[in-house]
Amino acid sequence: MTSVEEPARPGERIRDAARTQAEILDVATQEFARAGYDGARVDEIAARTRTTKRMIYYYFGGKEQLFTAVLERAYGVIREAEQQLDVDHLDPVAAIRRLAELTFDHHEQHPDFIRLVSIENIHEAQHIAGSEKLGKIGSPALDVIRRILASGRESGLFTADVDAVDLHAMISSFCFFRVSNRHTFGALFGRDLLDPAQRAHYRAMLGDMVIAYLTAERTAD
Amino acid sequence: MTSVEEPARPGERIRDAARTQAEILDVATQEFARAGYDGARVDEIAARTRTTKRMIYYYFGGKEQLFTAVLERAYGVIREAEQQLDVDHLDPVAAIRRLAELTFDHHEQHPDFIRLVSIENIHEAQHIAGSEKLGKIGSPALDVIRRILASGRESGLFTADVDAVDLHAMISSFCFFRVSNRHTFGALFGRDLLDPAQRAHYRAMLGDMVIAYLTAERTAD
DNA sequence: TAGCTAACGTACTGGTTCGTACATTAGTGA
DNA sequence: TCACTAATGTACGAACCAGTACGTTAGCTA
Repeated sequence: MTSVEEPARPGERIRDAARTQAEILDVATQEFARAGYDGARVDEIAARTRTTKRMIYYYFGGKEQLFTAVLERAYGVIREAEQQLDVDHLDPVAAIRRLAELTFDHHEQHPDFIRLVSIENIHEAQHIAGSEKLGKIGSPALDVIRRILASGRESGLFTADVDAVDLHAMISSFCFFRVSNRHTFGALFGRDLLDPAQRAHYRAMLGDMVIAYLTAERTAD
Repeated sequence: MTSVEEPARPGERIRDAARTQAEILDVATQEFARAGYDGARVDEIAARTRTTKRMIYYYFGGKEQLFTAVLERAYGVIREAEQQLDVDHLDPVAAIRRLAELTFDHHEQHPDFIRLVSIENIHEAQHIAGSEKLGKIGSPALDVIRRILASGRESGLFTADVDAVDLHAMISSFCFFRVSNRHTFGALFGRDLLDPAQRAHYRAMLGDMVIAYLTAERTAD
């Protein structure tokens, strides 16, 4: 998620609008993910940037719009990752398992994104609703799921009546919960869902669950 | 979750410590669930109570402790509901399905609780960690799952190596996600996971998924 | 019924925090 | 090279908000 790594080399030009904006977004992402929308401090974001608070308002207008911009970029990263999905060469069962594993990996690798989405849900997705970009972002993963499901149905491997959005919800719920509820789950049940030693176990469990669901004979709906 | 409904009948006695505390907890639950920890306003909680802000500090000490008290009571409600679980008379498959459905129903009926848990996760479960009550609350549901799994294993219906906590995580993740991520999911995919018309569909889907997982032949671990 | 204490109310404060008015400089195009 | 604008910095204000000092009263008990 980090877009700015270059140290400010002294001789270099000082004014760089694009870099300043990217740096603000980087720090804002961390700060909002850390503390939530209301817990985040604009002054804190500014302090951890090479620029000042004035620039945040200059480029983004305000805290609310900054949070929306953070969300837009975070969802953009997801969409890009999903566009890299390439499972069409696999048979349907392997393809679905692979897709589930990539979702699993991606959620694990982007805990800040998970936190931002949780925070946005607390605010009833009002920033997404107010964003032009996010309204029509779509989901490449959904198209992939549709293709796999269709081919799995054709070959008679999968149950016929499974919907792509539903399957996406099923996969996401497990991957999301594992990260989002890590702390309360760990405190209450004494088990760290992100324990590296358990990672392969949960990754296989997710795949097994999805495949079992898709290949089981269904009772009457 | 609401403990106080009686309108303040004018002739009645004015001082009632227990009622005042319960009323503060009721309103605080709503306010914290509405706006998150940092978004919640102590003044707002006081205003929507028949008492004043002074009483919040008198009884609870501060905003942080009030939130902890809210969490303690909310988890207490869950625990009580779980203690009512009675599925031992069912065969293992029906029992697991019933347990999943009851979890599904309970999550749907307590969106405020889901929001509080999401909020607590943003704060890395620090209030649970600091609470004597919540540390050792346990989970009656886990014992039920353990019993069902054991009997299902004995009769050869279930896969042998499934852990109770893992199964609880699987069921909870779907039920929790459906409520916690309703807004972002709806905004991005145009589907309301809480649409009453879809309720039976998702309820059955959860049961089918869990049963399929438990009764499928497992690939090598 | 006197007095004692738990329960409650009012009014305020000190620090915090979003946002902005005003000043300044870098870089660019004529 | 000169002026113009995008980009940046400083200092401040006004509102908000958690928490408290101080005062009051209800209801119980001796």
